Amino acid sequence: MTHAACDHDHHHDHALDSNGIEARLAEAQALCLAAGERMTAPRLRTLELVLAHNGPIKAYDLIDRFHPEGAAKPPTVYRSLSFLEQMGLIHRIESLNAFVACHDHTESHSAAFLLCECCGKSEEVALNLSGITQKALESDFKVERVTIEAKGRCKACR
Amino acid sequence: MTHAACDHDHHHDHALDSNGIEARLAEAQALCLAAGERMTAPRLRTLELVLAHNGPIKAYDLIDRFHPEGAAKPPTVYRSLSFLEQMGLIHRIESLNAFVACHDHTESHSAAFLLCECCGKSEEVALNLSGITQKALESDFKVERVTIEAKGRCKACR
DNA sequence: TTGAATTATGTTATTACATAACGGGAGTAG
DNA sequence: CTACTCCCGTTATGTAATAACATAATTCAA
Ligand SMILES: [Zn+2]
Ligand SMILES: [Zn+2]
Ligand SMILES: [Zn+2]
Ligand SMILES: [Zn+2]
Repeated sequence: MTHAACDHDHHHDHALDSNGIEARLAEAQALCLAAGERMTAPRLRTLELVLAHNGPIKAYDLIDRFHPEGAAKPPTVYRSLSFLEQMGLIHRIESLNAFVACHDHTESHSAAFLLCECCGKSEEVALNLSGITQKALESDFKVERVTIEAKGRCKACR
Repeated sequence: MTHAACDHDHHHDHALDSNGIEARLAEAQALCLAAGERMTAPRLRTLELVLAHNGPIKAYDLIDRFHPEGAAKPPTVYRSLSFLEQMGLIHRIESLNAFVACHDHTESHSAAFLLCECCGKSEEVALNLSGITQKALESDFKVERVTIEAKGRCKACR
């Protein structure tokens, strides 16, 4: 956590331990198998790094951490990120240029995020989109995807 | 309109004419005066370019168009954009890395946008934020700003 | 009216974010 | 085996945004 617009500590953590990560990776592999998609080594590695990070992580941080000895090439990571996003395993946070693991294991969620500007953590919340879909209806606009991102301060950082 | 994921024309236009732009610029100047802020030449020029463009426009397009004879320096435009955004005269569209003039002349609006992926236009809609604020409340999260952007197809591009 | 403080701009350089293009390798269906 | 598709590694480039510092304009109080 290298954020800090504040002085307090940011150890109010909910990071996955390595067992938790392994479990999530196994789930992801199963999901890909079921979908007829290939969970390749770079994709798996990218997902592992996203899961290991406690909050939204930047593409170039993934690039830096990709290999134990040195950085990956950008396309390697960006391609993996695109794939993982299509598979619903991660989300892109538009207002941060960052990526976060999907923590909504239920079906058909419309990802919305509470983004703490103090500690950098994100919370994914399930939201019904009635407001925006109603407006879209009124405008005869066909919605494909909705981005909802709220910035502020989390409970621990209040 | 250089968008086009489609073949139809995109002349379903609502661009401001030069009188309309002049009027909006005058409003903006009055607003700054009232707020004790300075509407300087680069800020006015930046706003003029945003208003003249029918839809979200990229920062570097503004940079290219800034001077009749040649491009501006990036900080000139980015600083102006920051100012205009703070004044509520424009909005940044996070999912496009672009900027659009604020078309909501009423008070206290929570900007949400319908973004056509076909013709590139945007519609600003007023939205009540009950859904996300309710979720934030449940998480004891203090919301500062909310980004809501829906992508899809507008009526004319269906 | 002068001069210090503040605010805004000009300028150079750099950092951060993302994709195009191409050649090659691994899986797969016939 | 062969053709096909998908994915990967690599080089290079394109695009978006800011750091840092010097200069200029404005404000305001002495
Ligand atoms: Zn926090
Ligand atoms: Zn904090
Ligand atoms: Zn359209
Ligand atoms: Zn169209």
